[in-house]
Amino acid sequence: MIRMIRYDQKYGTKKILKTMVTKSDITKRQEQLLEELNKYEDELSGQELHRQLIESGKLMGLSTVYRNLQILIKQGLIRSRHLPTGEVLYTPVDRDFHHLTCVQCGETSKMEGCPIKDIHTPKENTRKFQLLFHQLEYFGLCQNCYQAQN
Amino acid sequence: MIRMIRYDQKYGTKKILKTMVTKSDITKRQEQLLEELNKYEDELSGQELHRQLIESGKLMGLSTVYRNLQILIKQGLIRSRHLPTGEVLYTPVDRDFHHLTCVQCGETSKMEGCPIKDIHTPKENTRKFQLLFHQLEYFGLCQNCYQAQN
DNA sequence: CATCAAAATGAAAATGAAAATCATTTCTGT
DNA sequence: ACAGAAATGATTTTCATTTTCATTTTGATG
Repeated sequence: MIRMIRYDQKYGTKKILKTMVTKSDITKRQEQLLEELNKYEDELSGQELHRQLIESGKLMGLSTVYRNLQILIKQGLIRSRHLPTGEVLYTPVDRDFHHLTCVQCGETSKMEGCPIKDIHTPKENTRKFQLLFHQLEYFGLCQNCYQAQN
Repeated sequence: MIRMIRYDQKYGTKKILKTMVTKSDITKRQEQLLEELNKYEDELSGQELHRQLIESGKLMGLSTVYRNLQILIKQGLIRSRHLPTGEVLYTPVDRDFHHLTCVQCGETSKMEGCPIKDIHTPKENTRKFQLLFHQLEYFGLCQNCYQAQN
């Protein structure tokens, strides 16, 4: 569609202004955030991301970082997960890995690939749900902690 | 094994004191927490749990609630998950359900059963990892939010 | 039963990431 | 250039969770 759209990100509403050239739904800030996240192999927390952006010369306030991370999640471009400590880490959605997390020491190790890639959400649910991404996490004891406990 | 063990929960170390009758690894407080969590079909946050315990006449300080929730997780008896808001919810591990969470409004709906029940952790990983539980979460847009956006 | 040390508790204070506020700046279309 | 809308960011606020530490409880031993 070739339309001029005003997109109210706060409320998620759209208003068609004119039929013209399509504009990307992504703003400059959001592009910078994505770009920065893509630079690192690991996930970044909001705070880390903010720090890195500044070091890269992309000046941006902390509130802007958090605000736009939320928008990117809602657009299905990034995903987040919580460490046992409560920290939230962000990654581009297209990265295909999940985690093993030790409930004792909190250490997280990456698992390449996704064991449920081919499994679909139960149909009854998908009918009513526009799937953006999923998250799988295994919790247990890492070797160190398991040994320390016995 | 029939032993008298002193278990330092803080550091996870054990000391054999005497060979006698085995004691359950679970304390009275921990039993109360589990009991209370089992009373509700839904998951509870730390705060909610604390409130409910008091209403049930099981007086307990907030710090004790949090402390023992952590211990129960480490013992593999309960599991926790984070809502997009950051709240942490706790459930007994044996409950077999996962979630669909809307990234727009944050609403969470339960999915009975687990799509990955029969899939195992990749062998390379399990070798070094004592699996306690896993968590699977789908994120996307619920019907309401999906419609509101279009 | 008395004693002693280790562990557990809870009231209160501290923490810190994320959210909210709001004055200011930037955009967009006319 | 102008006007209204949206976005920004410095700052403040929030609030669940953690930490601290003095007190209580527990459990083994003589």
